[in-house]
Amino acid sequence: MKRKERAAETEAALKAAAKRVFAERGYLNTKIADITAEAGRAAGSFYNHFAGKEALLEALLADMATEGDSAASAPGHLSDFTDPEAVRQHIEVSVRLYREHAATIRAVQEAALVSENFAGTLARFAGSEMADILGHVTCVTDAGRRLPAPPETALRMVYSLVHAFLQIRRQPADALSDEEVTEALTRFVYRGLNGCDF
Amino acid sequence: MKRKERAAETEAALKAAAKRVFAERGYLNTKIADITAEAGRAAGSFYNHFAGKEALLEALLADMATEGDSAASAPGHLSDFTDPEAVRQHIEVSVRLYREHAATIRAVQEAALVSENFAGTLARFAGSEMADILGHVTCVTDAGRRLPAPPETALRMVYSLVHAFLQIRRQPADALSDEEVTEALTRFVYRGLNGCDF
DNA sequence: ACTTTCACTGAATTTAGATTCAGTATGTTG
DNA sequence: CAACATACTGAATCTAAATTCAGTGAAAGT
Repeated sequence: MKRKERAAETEAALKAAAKRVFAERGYLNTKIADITAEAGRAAGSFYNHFAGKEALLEALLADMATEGDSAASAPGHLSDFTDPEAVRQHIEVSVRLYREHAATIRAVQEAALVSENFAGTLARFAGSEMADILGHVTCVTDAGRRLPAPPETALRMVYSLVHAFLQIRRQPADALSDEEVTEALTRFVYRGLNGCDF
Repeated sequence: MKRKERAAETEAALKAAAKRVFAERGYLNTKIADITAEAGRAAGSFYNHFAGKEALLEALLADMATEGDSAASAPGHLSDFTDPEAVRQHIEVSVRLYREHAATIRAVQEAALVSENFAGTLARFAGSEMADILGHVTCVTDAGRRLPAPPETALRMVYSLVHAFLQIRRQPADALSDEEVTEALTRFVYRGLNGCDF
Protein backbone atom coordinates (compact mmCIF):
# COMPACT_ATOMS: atom_id res chain seq x y z
CA MET A 1 0.00 0.00 0.00
CA LYS A 2 2.81 2.42 -0.70
CA ARG A 3 0.80 4.22 -3.33
CA LYS A 4 -1.97 5.39 -1.03
CA GLU A 5 0.53 6.24 1.65
CA ARG A 6 2.39 8.41 -0.79
CA ALA A 7 -0.82 10.12 -1.89
CA ALA A 8 -1.87 10.75 1.69
CA GLU A 9 1.55 12.14 2.43
CA THR A 10 1.33 14.54 -0.49
CA GLU A 11 -2.13 15.65 0.50
CA ALA A 12 -1.00 16.27 4.06
CA ALA A 13 2.04 18.15 2.79
CA LEU A 14 -0.19 20.36 0.65
CA LYS A 15 -2.52 21.08 3.55
CA ALA A 16 0.33 21.89 5.90
CA ALA A 17 1.99 24.06 3.28
CA ALA A 18 -1.29 25.85 2.64
CA LYS A 19 -1.74 26.60 6.35
CA ARG A 20 1.74 28.06 6.55
CA VAL A 21 1.39 30.13 3.42
CA PHE A 22 -2.13 31.31 4.29
CA ALA A 23 -0.90 32.41 7.71
CA GLU A 24 1.95 34.30 6.16
CA ARG A 25 0.41 35.93 3.10
CA GLY A 26 -3.31 35.45 3.56
CA TYR A 27 -5.63 33.29 1.53
CA LEU A 28 -6.37 35.66 -1.31
CA ASN A 29 -2.75 36.54 -1.86
CA THR A 30 -1.76 32.91 -2.12
CA LYS A 31 -1.43 31.30 -5.55
CA ILE A 32 -1.78 27.58 -6.09
CA ALA A 33 1.84 27.67 -7.20
CA ASP A 34 2.84 29.11 -3.79
CA ILE A 35 1.29 26.15 -2.04
CA THR A 36 2.82 23.51 -4.27
CA ALA A 37 6.21 25.22 -4.08
CA GLU A 38 6.03 25.36 -0.26
CA ALA A 39 5.06 21.68 -0.25
CA GLY A 40 7.87 20.87 -2.67
CA ARG A 41 5.59 19.42 -5.33
CA ALA A 42 4.89 20.19 -8.95
CA ALA A 43 2.25 22.73 -9.86
CA GLY A 44 -0.16 20.25 -11.37
CA SER A 45 0.06 17.98 -8.35
CA PHE A 46 -2.39 20.16 -6.51
CA TYR A 47 -5.27 19.06 -8.71
CA ASN A 48 -4.69 15.41 -7.96
CA HIS A 49 -5.96 16.15 -4.47
CA PHE A 50 -8.22 19.19 -4.56
CA ALA A 51 -10.63 20.59 -7.09
CA GLY A 52 -9.33 24.09 -6.39
CA LYS A 53 -8.31 26.50 -3.67
CA GLU A 54 -11.79 26.56 -2.16
CA ALA A 55 -11.93 22.79 -1.95
CA LEU A 56 -8.63 22.80 -0.09
CA LEU A 57 -9.98 25.35 2.36
CA GLU A 58 -13.05 23.23 2.95
CA ALA A 59 -10.75 20.32 3.79
CA LEU A 60 -8.86 22.49 6.29
CA LEU A 61 -12.17 23.50 7.82
CA ALA A 62 -13.26 19.90 8.16
CA ASP A 63 -10.02 19.03 9.95
CA MET A 64 -10.45 21.98 12.26
CA ALA A 65 -14.04 21.07 13.06
CA THR A 66 -13.15 17.58 14.26
CA GLU A 67 -10.27 18.90 16.41
CA GLY A 68 -12.43 21.67 17.81
CA ASP A 69 -15.28 19.38 18.72
CA SER A 70 -13.08 17.08 20.73
CA ALA A 71 -11.53 20.01 22.60
CA ALA A 72 -14.95 21.45 23.39
CA SER A 73 -16.13 18.20 24.91
CA ALA A 74 -13.04 17.79 27.10
CA PRO A 75 -13.82 17.03 30.78
CA GLY A 76 -14.03 19.94 33.17
CA HIS A 77 -14.55 22.39 30.35
CA LEU A 78 -17.73 23.82 31.80
CA SER A 79 -18.48 24.37 35.47
CA ASP A 80 -19.78 27.04 37.85
CA PHE A 81 -20.05 30.44 36.21
CA THR A 82 -20.88 32.50 39.24
CA ASP A 83 -17.21 32.16 40.09
CA PRO A 84 -14.90 34.61 38.29
CA GLU A 85 -12.12 32.05 38.16
CA ALA A 86 -14.40 29.55 36.45
CA VAL A 87 -15.44 32.19 33.95
CA ARG A 88 -11.83 32.93 33.25
CA GLN A 89 -10.94 29.27 32.68
CA HIS A 90 -13.91 28.79 30.43
CA ILE A 91 -12.97 31.78 28.32
CA GLU A 92 -9.35 30.71 28.18
CA VAL A 93 -10.36 27.56 26.38
CA SER A 94 -12.42 29.46 23.84
CA VAL A 95 -9.65 31.96 23.26
CA ARG A 96 -7.11 29.23 22.74
CA LEU A 97 -9.33 27.39 20.28
CA TYR A 98 -9.90 30.51 18.25
CA ARG A 99 -6.28 31.46 18.39
CA GLU A 100 -5.01 28.07 17.29
CA HIS A 101 -7.18 28.11 14.22
CA ALA A 102 -6.99 31.82 13.57
CA ALA A 103 -5.15 31.39 10.27
CA THR A 104 -7.74 29.01 8.87
CA ILE A 105 -10.65 31.05 10.18
CA ARG A 106 -9.24 34.14 8.59
CA ALA A 107 -8.69 32.28 5.36
CA VAL A 108 -12.36 31.34 5.32
CA GLN A 109 -13.31 34.92 5.91
CA GLU A 110 -11.15 36.09 3.07
CA ALA A 111 -12.73 33.43 0.90
CA ALA A 112 -16.20 34.54 1.99
CA LEU A 113 -15.27 38.06 0.98
CA VAL A 114 -14.88 37.00 -2.61
CA SER A 115 -16.94 33.85 -3.01
CA GLU A 116 -20.62 33.80 -2.13
CA ASN A 117 -20.11 30.15 -1.28
CA PHE A 118 -18.20 30.62 1.96
CA ALA A 119 -20.43 33.20 3.60
CA GLY A 120 -22.45 30.62 5.50
CA THR A 121 -19.64 28.27 6.37
CA LEU A 122 -17.97 30.52 8.90
CA ALA A 123 -21.20 31.46 10.63
CA ARG A 124 -21.85 27.79 11.26
CA PHE A 125 -18.39 27.23 12.69
CA ALA A 126 -18.47 30.31 14.91
CA GLY A 127 -21.82 29.22 16.25
CA SER A 128 -20.60 25.82 17.37
CA GLU A 129 -17.38 27.17 18.87
CA MET A 130 -19.18 29.68 21.00
CA ALA A 131 -22.14 27.53 21.89
CA ASP A 132 -21.33 27.29 25.58
CA ILE A 133 -20.57 30.96 26.11
CA LEU A 134 -23.86 31.73 24.46
CA GLY A 135 -25.76 29.23 26.53
CA HIS A 136 -24.10 30.74 29.55
CA VAL A 137 -25.20 34.28 28.76
CA THR A 138 -28.76 33.41 27.92
CA CYS A 139 -29.33 31.21 30.93
CA VAL A 140 -28.67 34.17 33.18
CA THR A 141 -32.12 35.56 32.53
CA ASP A 142 -33.56 32.30 33.80
CA ALA A 143 -31.75 32.82 37.07
CA GLY A 144 -33.36 36.25 37.22
CA ARG A 145 -30.14 38.22 37.18
CA ARG A 146 -29.80 41.58 35.54
CA LEU A 147 -28.17 41.71 32.12
CA PRO A 148 -26.59 44.80 30.60
CA ALA A 149 -28.84 44.29 27.59
CA PRO A 150 -31.57 41.92 26.34
CA PRO A 151 -30.21 38.38 26.03
CA GLU A 152 -30.06 38.39 22.23
CA THR A 153 -28.09 41.61 22.22
CA ALA A 154 -25.80 40.50 25.01
CA LEU A 155 -25.17 37.33 23.08
CA ARG A 156 -24.13 39.25 20.02
CA MET A 157 -21.99 41.55 22.11
CA VAL A 158 -20.03 38.61 23.45
CA TYR A 159 -19.64 37.28 19.93
CA SER A 160 -18.41 40.66 18.82
CA LEU A 161 -15.91 40.85 21.62
CA VAL A 162 -14.37 37.50 20.88
CA HIS A 163 -14.16 38.25 17.21
CA ALA A 164 -12.86 41.74 17.78
CA PHE A 165 -10.13 40.87 20.21
CA LEU A 166 -9.03 37.98 18.06
CA GLN A 167 -9.41 40.12 14.96
CA ILE A 168 -11.91 37.86 13.35
CA ARG A 169 -14.54 39.51 11.26
CA ARG A 170 -18.17 38.68 11.82
CA GLN A 171 -20.84 38.14 9.25
CA PRO A 172 -23.26 40.95 8.37
CA ALA A 173 -26.11 38.61 9.28
CA ASP A 174 -25.72 39.22 12.99
CA ALA A 175 -24.70 42.84 12.76
CA LEU A 176 -25.71 45.11 15.61
CA SER A 177 -27.80 48.23 15.01
CA ASP A 178 -26.40 51.69 15.63
CA GLU A 179 -28.49 51.93 18.78
CA GLU A 180 -27.14 48.67 20.14
CA VAL A 181 -23.59 49.71 19.34
CA THR A 182 -24.03 53.02 21.08
CA GLU A 183 -25.63 51.37 24.08
CA ALA A 184 -22.91 48.75 24.42
CA LEU A 185 -20.05 51.18 23.99
CA THR A 186 -21.58 53.66 26.37
CA ARG A 187 -21.88 51.09 29.11
CA PHE A 188 -18.43 49.75 28.47
CA VAL A 189 -16.74 53.13 28.47
CA TYR A 190 -18.75 54.48 31.38
CA ARG A 191 -18.04 51.46 33.50
CA GLY A 192 -14.41 51.65 32.55
CA LEU A 193 -14.37 55.22 33.74
CA ASN A 194 -16.46 55.02 36.82
CA GLY A 195 -16.19 51.40 37.84
CA CYS A 196 -19.93 51.04 38.15
CA ASP A 197 -23.14 50.64 36.22
CA PHE A 198 -25.73 53.36 35.76
CA MET B 1 -15.33 75.36 -20.04
CA LYS B 2 -17.63 72.53 -21.01
CA ARG B 3 -14.76 70.13 -21.50
CA LYS B 4 -13.48 70.23 -17.92
CA GLU B 5 -17.02 70.16 -16.60
CA ARG B 6 -17.68 67.03 -18.55
CA ALA B 7 -14.47 65.45 -17.31
CA ALA B 8 -15.28 66.34 -13.71
CA GLU B 9 -18.75 64.96 -14.15
CA THR B 10 -17.40 61.67 -15.44
CA GLU B 11 -14.92 61.43 -12.60
CA ALA B 12 -17.67 62.07 -10.06
CA ALA B 13 -19.89 59.52 -11.77
CA LEU B 14 -17.11 56.94 -11.59
CA LYS B 15 -16.52 57.63 -7.90
CA ALA B 16 -20.20 57.45 -7.06
CA ALA B 17 -20.61 54.28 -9.09
CA ALA B 18 -17.58 52.76 -7.37
CA LYS B 19 -19.03 53.51 -3.92
CA ARG B 20 -22.30 51.86 -4.84
CA VAL B 21 -20.70 48.81 -6.37
CA PHE B 22 -18.13 48.44 -3.57
CA ALA B 23 -20.92 48.58 -1.01
CA GLU B 24 -22.87 45.93 -2.86
CA ARG B 25 -20.22 43.45 -3.96
CA GLY B 26 -17.12 44.49 -2.03
CA TYR B 27 -13.92 45.96 -3.36
CA LEU B 28 -12.15 42.79 -4.39
CA ASN B 29 -15.14 41.39 -6.20
CA THR B 30 -15.55 44.53 -8.25
CA LYS B 31 -14.08 44.67 -11.74
CA ILE B 32 -13.16 47.92 -13.42
CA ALA B 33 -15.82 47.01 -15.98
CA ASP B 34 -18.44 46.87 -13.20
CA ILE B 35 -17.64 50.43 -12.20
CA THR B 36 -17.70 51.85 -15.71
CA ALA B 37 -20.91 49.97 -16.48
CA GLU B 38 -22.59 51.30 -13.33
CA ALA B 39 -21.41 54.79 -14.25
CA GLY B 40 -22.67 54.32 -17.78
CA ARG B 41 -19.29 54.87 -19.41
CA ALA B 42 -17.02 52.86 -21.65
CA ALA B 43 -14.50 50.48 -20.15
CA GLY B 44 -11.46 52.45 -21.20
CA SER B 45 -12.87 55.68 -19.79
CA PHE B 46 -11.79 54.66 -16.31
CA TYR B 47 -8.13 55.15 -17.15
CA ASN B 48 -8.69 58.74 -18.23
CA HIS B 49 -9.29 59.49 -14.58
CA PHE B 50 -7.54 56.94 -12.41
CA ALA B 51 -4.34 54.95 -12.75
CA GLY B 52 -6.12 51.85 -11.44
CA LYS B 53 -8.51 50.53 -8.82
CA GLU B 54 -6.19 51.44 -5.96
CA ALA B 55 -5.84 55.01 -7.19
CA LEU B 56 -9.61 55.32 -7.24
CA LEU B 57 -9.80 54.04 -3.69
CA GLU B 58 -7.21 56.56 -2.59
CA ALA B 59 -9.35 59.29 -4.11
CA LEU B 60 -12.40 58.03 -2.18
CA LEU B 61 -10.32 58.01 0.99
CA ALA B 62 -9.20 61.57 0.41
CA ASP B 63 -12.82 62.68 0.00
CA MET B 64 -13.80 60.85 3.15
CA ALA B 65 -10.94 62.38 5.14
CA THR B 66 -12.01 65.93 4.37
CA GLU B 67 -15.65 65.17 5.23
CA GLY B 68 -14.67 63.33 8.40
CA ASP B 69 -12.40 66.08 9.65
CA SER B 70 -15.10 68.71 9.39
CA ALA B 71 -17.59 66.49 11.26
CA ALA B 72 -15.08 65.78 14.02
CA SER B 73 -14.47 69.48 14.63
CA ALA B 74 -18.19 70.30 14.88
CA PRO B 75 -19.10 72.39 17.96
CA GLY B 76 -20.32 70.62 21.07
CA HIS B 77 -18.75 67.35 19.98
CA LEU B 78 -16.87 66.84 23.21
CA SER B 79 -18.03 67.74 26.69
CA ASP B 80 -18.29 66.27 30.20
CA PHE B 81 -17.62 62.58 30.34
CA THR B 82 -18.52 61.86 33.91
CA ASP B 83 -22.10 62.09 32.70
CA PRO B 84 -23.46 58.92 31.04
CA GLU B 85 -25.59 60.98 28.68
CA ALA B 86 -22.56 62.93 27.48
CA VAL B 87 -20.68 59.67 26.94
CA ARG B 88 -23.54 58.36 24.90
CA GLN B 89 -23.72 61.44 22.72
CA HIS B 90 -20.01 61.41 22.15
CA ILE B 91 -20.07 57.79 21.11
CA GLU B 92 -23.08 58.35 18.88
CA VAL B 93 -21.06 60.75 16.77
CA SER B 94 -18.20 58.30 16.40
CA VAL B 95 -20.55 55.48 15.54
CA ARG B 96 -22.28 57.57 12.90
CA LEU B 97 -19.00 58.63 11.33
CA TYR B 98 -17.82 55.05 11.10
CA ARG B 99 -21.15 53.85 9.84
CA GLU B 100 -21.46 56.49 7.11
CA HIS B 101 -18.11 55.57 5.66
CA ALA B 102 -18.30 51.88 6.38
CA ALA B 103 -18.32 50.89 2.71
CA THR B 104 -15.18 52.84 1.90
CA ILE B 105 -13.43 51.74 5.08
CA ARG B 106 -14.19 48.16 4.31
CA ALA B 107 -12.99 48.64 0.75
CA VAL B 108 -9.67 49.88 2.10
CA GLN B 109 -9.44 46.87 4.37
CA GLU B 110 -10.09 44.53 1.51
CA ALA B 111 -7.45 46.34 -0.48
CA ALA B 112 -5.03 46.06 2.43
CA LEU B 113 -5.69 42.33 2.50
CA VAL B 114 -4.21 41.95 -0.94
CA SER B 115 -1.95 44.94 -1.46
CA GLU B 116 0.86 45.67 0.96
CA ASN B 117 0.34 49.31 0.02
CA PHE B 118 -2.92 49.88 1.86
CA ALA B 119 -2.03 48.31 5.19
CA GLY B 120 -0.89 51.57 6.74
CA THR B 121 -3.54 53.81 5.24
CA LEU B 122 -6.40 52.43 7.30
CA ALA B 123 -4.51 52.53 10.58
CA ARG B 124 -3.89 56.22 10.02
CA PHE B 125 -7.53 56.91 9.30
CA ALA B 126 -8.82 54.90 12.23
CA GLY B 127 -6.40 56.72 14.50
CA SER B 128 -7.64 60.17 13.56
CA GLU B 129 -11.30 59.19 13.73
CA MET B 130 -10.99 57.79 17.20
CA ALA B 131 -8.64 60.40 18.57
CA ASP B 132 -11.11 61.84 21.07
CA ILE B 133 -12.36 58.54 22.43
CA LEU B 134 -8.76 57.59 23.02
CA GLY B 135 -7.96 60.86 24.68
CA HIS B 136 -10.98 60.29 26.85
CA VAL B 137 -9.92 56.87 28.04
CA THR B 138 -6.34 57.80 28.75
CA CYS B 139 -7.18 60.98 30.63
CA VAL B 140 -9.04 58.92 33.19
CA THR B 141 -5.83 57.74 34.81
CA ASP B 142 -4.85 61.36 35.31
CA ALA B 143 -8.04 61.89 37.29
CA GLY B 144 -6.97 58.96 39.46
CA ARG B 145 -9.98 56.75 38.69
CA ARG B 146 -9.80 53.01 38.54
CA LEU B 147 -9.61 51.49 35.07
CA PRO B 148 -10.52 47.89 34.20
CA ALA B 149 -7.06 47.51 32.71
CA PRO B 150 -3.85 49.52 32.16
CA PRO B 151 -4.58 52.55 29.97
CA GLU B 152 -2.90 51.16 26.86
CA THR B 153 -4.91 47.97 27.07
CA ALA B 154 -8.16 49.78 27.81
CA LEU B 155 -7.49 51.96 24.82
CA ARG B 156 -7.11 49.00 22.57
CA MET B 157 -10.17 47.38 24.06
CA VAL B 158 -12.26 50.38 23.10
CA TYR B 159 -10.76 50.33 19.63
CA SER B 160 -11.59 46.66 19.40
CA LEU B 161 -15.15 47.23 20.47
CA VAL B 162 -15.82 49.91 17.91
CA HIS B 163 -14.27 47.89 15.17
CA ALA B 164 -16.00 44.72 16.26
CA PHE B 165 -19.48 46.12 16.56
CA LEU B 166 -19.09 47.93 13.26
CA GLN B 167 -17.47 44.87 11.75
CA ILE B 168 -14.30 46.66 10.85
CA ARG B 169 -11.15 44.66 11.10
CA ARG B 170 -8.20 45.98 13.03
CA GLN B 171 -4.56 45.84 12.08
CA PRO B 172 -2.33 43.13 13.57
CA ALA B 173 -0.06 45.91 14.84
CA ASP B 174 -2.30 46.62 17.82
CA ALA B 175 -3.43 43.09 18.46
CA LEU B 176 -4.09 42.07 22.03
CA SER B 177 -2.28 39.19 23.68
CA ASP B 178 -4.14 36.05 24.76
CA GLU B 179 -3.85 37.16 28.36
CA GLU B 180 -5.36 40.54 27.61
CA VAL B 181 -8.16 38.94 25.64
CA THR B 182 -8.97 36.53 28.45
CA GLU B 183 -8.85 39.28 31.04
CA ALA B 184 -11.12 41.59 29.06
CA LEU B 185 -13.64 38.91 28.20
CA THR B 186 -13.73 37.60 31.73
CA ARG B 187 -14.55 40.98 33.15
CA PHE B 188 -17.07 41.70 30.46
CA VAL B 189 -18.91 38.42 30.85
CA TYR B 190 -18.72 38.38 34.64
CA ARG B 191 -20.07 41.91 34.86
CA GLY B 192 -22.76 41.07 32.41
CA LEU B 193 -23.75 38.16 34.63
CA ASN B 194 -23.39 39.67 38.03
CA GLY B 195 -23.71 43.38 37.39
CA CYS B 196 -20.56 44.14 39.35
CA ASP B 197 -16.79 44.07 39.23
CA PHE B 198 -14.59 41.60 41.10
C1' DA C 1 8.55 -11.19 -15.47
C1' DC C 2 4.91 -8.59 -17.75
C1' DT C 3 1.12 -5.68 -17.71
C1' DT C 4 -1.64 -2.39 -15.68
C1' DT C 5 -2.61 1.29 -12.64
C1' DC C 6 -1.70 5.35 -10.38
C1' DA C 7 0.69 9.51 -8.38
C1' DC C 8 3.27 12.77 -9.95
C1' DT C 9 5.45 16.14 -13.25
C1' DG C 10 5.80 20.44 -15.78
C1' DA C 11 5.12 22.47 -20.17
C1' DA C 12 1.14 24.00 -22.80
C1' DT C 13 -3.43 25.83 -22.78
C1' DT C 14 -7.19 28.54 -21.15
C1' DT C 15 -9.28 32.21 -18.93
C1' DA C 16 -10.56 36.37 -16.61
C1' DG C 17 -9.62 40.68 -16.35
C1' DA C 18 -6.66 44.82 -16.61
C1' DT C 19 -4.76 47.87 -19.73
C1' DT C 20 -3.87 50.15 -24.13
C1' DC C 21 -4.65 52.84 -28.09
C1' DA C 22 -6.29 54.21 -32.67
C1' DG C 23 -10.56 56.23 -33.87
C1' DT C 24 -14.56 59.45 -33.18
C1' DA C 25 -17.07 63.32 -31.78
C1' DT C 26 -17.37 67.35 -29.44
C1' DG C 27 -15.47 71.63 -27.62
C1' DT C 28 -11.93 75.29 -28.04
C1' DT C 29 -8.80 78.51 -30.08
C1' DG C 30 -6.99 81.79 -33.46
C1' DC D 1 -14.53 78.85 -40.24
C1' DA D 2 -10.53 76.11 -40.17
C1' DA D 3 -7.18 73.77 -37.24
C1' DC D 4 -6.47 71.87 -33.05
C1' DA D 5 -7.17 69.68 -28.58
C1' DT D 6 -9.14 66.41 -25.59
C1' DA D 7 -12.79 63.36 -23.39
C1' DC D 8 -14.66 59.42 -24.57
C1' DT D 9 -15.21 54.81 -26.92
C1' DG D 10 -14.66 49.87 -27.35
C1' DA D 11 -12.24 46.40 -29.75
C1' DA D 12 -7.60 44.56 -29.50
C1' DT D 13 -3.75 43.37 -26.63
C1' DC D 14 -1.40 41.92 -22.63
C1' DT D 15 -0.78 39.43 -18.32
C1' DA D 16 -1.00 36.61 -14.35
C1' DA D 17 -2.78 32.80 -12.80
C1' DA D 18 -5.70 28.69 -12.91
C1' DT D 19 -6.23 24.49 -15.06
C1' DT D 20 -5.26 20.63 -18.16
C1' DC D 21 -3.02 16.67 -19.91
C1' DA D 22 0.39 13.73 -22.29
C1' DG D 23 4.39 11.75 -20.50
C1' DT D 24 7.27 9.29 -16.75
C1' DG D 25 8.44 6.01 -13.39
C1' DA D 26 7.33 3.45 -9.45
C1' DA D 27 4.05 0.14 -7.22
C1' DA D 28 0.32 -3.45 -7.64
C1' DG D 29 -1.73 -7.12 -9.68
C1' DT D 30 -1.45 -11.52 -12.37
